Amino acid sequence: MEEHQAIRALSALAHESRLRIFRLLTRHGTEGLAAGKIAEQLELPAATLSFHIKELSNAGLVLDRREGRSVLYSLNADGMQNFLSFLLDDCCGGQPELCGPLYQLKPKPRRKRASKEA
Amino acid sequence: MEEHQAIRALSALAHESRLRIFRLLTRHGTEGLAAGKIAEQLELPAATLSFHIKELSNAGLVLDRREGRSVLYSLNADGMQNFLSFLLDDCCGGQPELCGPLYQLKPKPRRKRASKEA
DNA sequence: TCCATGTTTCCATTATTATCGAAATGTCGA
DNA sequence: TCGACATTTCGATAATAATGGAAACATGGA
Repeated sequence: MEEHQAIRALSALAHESRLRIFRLLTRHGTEGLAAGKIAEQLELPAATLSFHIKELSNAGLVLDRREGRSVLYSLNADGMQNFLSFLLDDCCGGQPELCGPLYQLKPKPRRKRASKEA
Repeated sequence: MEEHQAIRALSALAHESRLRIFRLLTRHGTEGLAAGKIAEQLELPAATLSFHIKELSNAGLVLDRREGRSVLYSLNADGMQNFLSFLLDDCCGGQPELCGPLYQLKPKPRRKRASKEA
């Protein structure tokens, strides 16, 4: 994951509504949750929800799929791992003591996919 | 770490210059680096550097100390750990598979300090 | 085809954040 | 105390992000 994409992910999560969306999706696995349900639970107007979830989507943190009239959103495990790896590489690579108990797991090198990178 | 503080940390890192400051500090341990040196290395005007580094400081991610005429900045290990814990709690707590190899380390509960929480 | 339902796009408005020169503040040495 | 140096604050301006109603688009059922 390159810097630019990491910044998108950080920005995406750096907003109250979006962090809530993220946390909500965290509890709904690969099945995910319909846009309408998310909007309902978080009491957001449809247009606002749509705007924010697109932000998360562009950042590579959520996936969407249509199912009937609904669009279901779920977390993107690959995206999350890339993002977390990026952060941890910096912290634990440069100053392992920053990561405390997270230290042990950092030997894993950042993986590179064939071409999919946007 | 509560949501509000986590959002500050995410916002703080979600900016090209600030992410670079962070990464630079990562390579300078507890000794840290003077404001002027950071500005020089990143080619930022002093006022701009000062603005951004305050953002990181408010987010609890960096520490500052004066030494002679200089102000030295370094990463705040406590702040980083709280921040990373917050993120990992959500991901690995809700959907462990998101964290992949990071999974193992999550049994650790979020620690709570006596009163320092802002 | 027509309608109800679910979602997204458009777009105007408002709010927040970034930029950086100039002035102010703090520190040291002479 | 003065002057050089290091950094921060001020303040005006520019750039970017958020909000949400209304209109457009997509889907499925009758």
